[in-house]
Amino acid sequence: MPAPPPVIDIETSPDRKSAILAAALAVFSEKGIEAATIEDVRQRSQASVGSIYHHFGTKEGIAAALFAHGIDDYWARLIASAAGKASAERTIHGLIAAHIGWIAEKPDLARFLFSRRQAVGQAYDEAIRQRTAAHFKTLFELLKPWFKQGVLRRLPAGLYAPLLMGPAQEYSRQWLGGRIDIEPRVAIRELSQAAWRSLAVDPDRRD
Amino acid sequence: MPAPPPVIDIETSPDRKSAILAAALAVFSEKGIEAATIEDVRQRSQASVGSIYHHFGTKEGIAAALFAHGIDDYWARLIASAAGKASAERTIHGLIAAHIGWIAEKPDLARFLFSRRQAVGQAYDEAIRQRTAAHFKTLFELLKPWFKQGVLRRLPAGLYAPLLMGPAQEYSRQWLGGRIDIEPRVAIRELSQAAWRSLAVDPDRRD
Amino acid sequence: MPAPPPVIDIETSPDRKSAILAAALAVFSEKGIEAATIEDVRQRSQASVGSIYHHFGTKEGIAAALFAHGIDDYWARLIASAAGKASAERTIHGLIAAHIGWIAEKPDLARFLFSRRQAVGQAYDEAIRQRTAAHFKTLFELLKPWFKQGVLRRLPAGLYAPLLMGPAQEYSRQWLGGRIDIEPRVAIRELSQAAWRSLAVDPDRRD
Amino acid sequence: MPAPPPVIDIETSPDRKSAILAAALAVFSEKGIEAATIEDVRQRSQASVGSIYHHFGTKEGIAAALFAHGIDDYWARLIASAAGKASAERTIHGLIAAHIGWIAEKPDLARFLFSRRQAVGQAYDEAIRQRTAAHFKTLFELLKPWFKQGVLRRLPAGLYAPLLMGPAQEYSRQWLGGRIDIEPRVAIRELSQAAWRSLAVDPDRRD
DNA sequence: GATGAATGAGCATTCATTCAT
DNA sequence: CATGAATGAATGCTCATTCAT
Repeated sequence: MPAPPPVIDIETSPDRKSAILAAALAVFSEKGIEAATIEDVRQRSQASVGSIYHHFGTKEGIAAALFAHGIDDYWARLIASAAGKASAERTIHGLIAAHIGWIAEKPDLARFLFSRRQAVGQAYDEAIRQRTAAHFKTLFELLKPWFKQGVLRRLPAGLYAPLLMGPAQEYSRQWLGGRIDIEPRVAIRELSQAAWRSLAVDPDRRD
Repeated sequence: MPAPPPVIDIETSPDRKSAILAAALAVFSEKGIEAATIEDVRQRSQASVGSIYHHFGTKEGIAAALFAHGIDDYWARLIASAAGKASAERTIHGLIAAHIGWIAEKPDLARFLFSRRQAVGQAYDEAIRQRTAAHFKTLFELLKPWFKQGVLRRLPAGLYAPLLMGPAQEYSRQWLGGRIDIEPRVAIRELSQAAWRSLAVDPDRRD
Repeated sequence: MPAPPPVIDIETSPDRKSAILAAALAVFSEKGIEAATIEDVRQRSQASVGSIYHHFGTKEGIAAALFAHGIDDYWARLIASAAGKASAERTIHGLIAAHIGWIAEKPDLARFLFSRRQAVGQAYDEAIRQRTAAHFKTLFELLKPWFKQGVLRRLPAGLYAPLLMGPAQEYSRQWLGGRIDIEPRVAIRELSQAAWRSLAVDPDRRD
Repeated sequence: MPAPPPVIDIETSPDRKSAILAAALAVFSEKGIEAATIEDVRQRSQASVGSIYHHFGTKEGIAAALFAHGIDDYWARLIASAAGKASAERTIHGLIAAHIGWIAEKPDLARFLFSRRQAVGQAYDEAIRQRTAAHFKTLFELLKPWFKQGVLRRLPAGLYAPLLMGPAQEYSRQWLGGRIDIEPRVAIRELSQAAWRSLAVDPDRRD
């Protein structure tokens, strides 16, 4: 007769830490970091205050952990979708689709990530900026060939991000705030076409 | 014998109220609405707590006053710059220029306006949304002729704002946060060209 | 007909601030600064937390205010009792009497003053040390003539305080802690005689 | 065949307990008992929280153990130095020398011992008092002969401790706090002479 | 004996807001 | 209108202690 399967305490074991993170994400997304209280997180996560502080040290610490995870997750998606495309147009389309798709899939994380950074604490700010810069550079490398081939326009470097992602970003903010009713699927189509038109040297040539 | 001219208390009167608003704007812009305290405003404005409450009732009240003023000021500029242009391209250029120009001129107000609305209080939120919508509609009327003439592309209505202003908005956020070093003048040129390309039916035709 | 005497609001007016100080003194003396809570002070003083913080800023701030007052009060008494005595012996007697007398009269303040300074906060520490040093110097000036006349022994400067006040201090600590039952009056007599014997060049010569 | 020698885990065993005590002493001496945290002790001792509690039960328990050890060590030194001296003067000198010498040798323990007892917990207080009283009585027995012989003055019993040890105690407090720069060696000489003068019936007679 | 995650009561402090003068 | 003392609910965080492994 086989031993009974070990009783798994689904309440506590499988990661207090991530339960806290999940709860914090929900709460932060709902009310904003500053307005969210540790008590909110505690109730939602079923953890004790002490436990929360044991793992994260500060409210800011929770936010920072969430931020790091969110940034990496978001950029991994962006970069994956841009890599290995056969044409510049498809690459651009992939980026817009990845951005909007990611936001639609993980609205809480998106809301948290794209709201205020001020509240995460300036200490973490620099780290975040560097992380973002590194990710952006990786992405930029993927686009480089198309610049060299004269398919994409040359612009002051700092303007690529606004041009490429600005519309999608603006759409996303409105969509996350419930202030727009256009479906992600539609937005992706239109916005990536527009991005292509504004970035391509010759938008009508498709190779 | 004529009544003596009213004694004007140059110290307090000439504008306690606007002194408070100015102080609040500075503080809100620096630390965000939530993190800013009435005490901060008091120190900067040289007014007393009581006086602040006399004029604005609540912290939210100050923010709301500032918001209303900011929105109207911003949109007035946008609409003025869009009105009476001879061509669609110039209209679009005017809008981008107005947006970026305004932000460069009033960075504090811009920072305040374009950060979180969450914190102003949901009560005011609806009012703000309606105000914005009304302004936007006015602007849209100005563009209508170009749509009818087939100069500008037809898109789902909700996407015009992201397409038109998204890049400028994204640029502005970065510029306000000191995360980009491209000059407003340059940004205006490039971004308005890009906006034109993405919105015009035939970007190369200029009339 | 004389104006009616102003109504004195004995509850609030006559000095919230000193009510708080008095309460804090009692509480600090009873449980020590660290163990005492703001809540204790609040209950005893009938003030609100906010009011306490409005006046003192920090728990440490209350302790510092109390400390400054205590030190000055104590030293004023010491110096007054040492001034203008006709002989060295009487001067010394006056000092011991003043020390023990003060402690017997204001045991709470004494307990507070002579317990731990660590807890007042290192920021204030230096200020306290300087204040004490200044007072001590004043006192020392009063004793100078007797040194010059060869009535009092010459010793390394730092040892006068221990020799003069050490026994009284030790007695006081025990008395304040309820660990000794000898009356202040008796202690003063014996300890000042002993101090005289240990400091006088010729204890039997009285002039 | 003899049992193999027990494996001694030189890392942990040989004295977790005393490592904890040593760490606690350092920490208590530095910040005071109340301000010191178990976490401080844990870091310094390289032990785990659980281990600390396993050995001492409570924070108070650590303090009590340290206290008991300190008191016994201190008094053993005092009594050893007072025993078997040939004259009253030498006995008194021995006591002062022992007190100051001990403090100079074990400043941490001294700081801990002579600071606040309040914080050790009233439960232990009585025990400590009794222990001290017993030690003091032992010491007193050693001095008795000199009282009977009329070499030392008769005083109210409670005043012997202040007179004998008060100056040394005061000196010690200042020395431990870094507030005096006179060397222990010098202090011993001067303070024991003074003690002799204040306690001897005829200070000039030396036998 | 050792470990460290978990607990939760307790605390100092902040801050929007009120109100008597 | 102005002033600033007073209020007290709310919050982030600490820390001694417990306990399953």
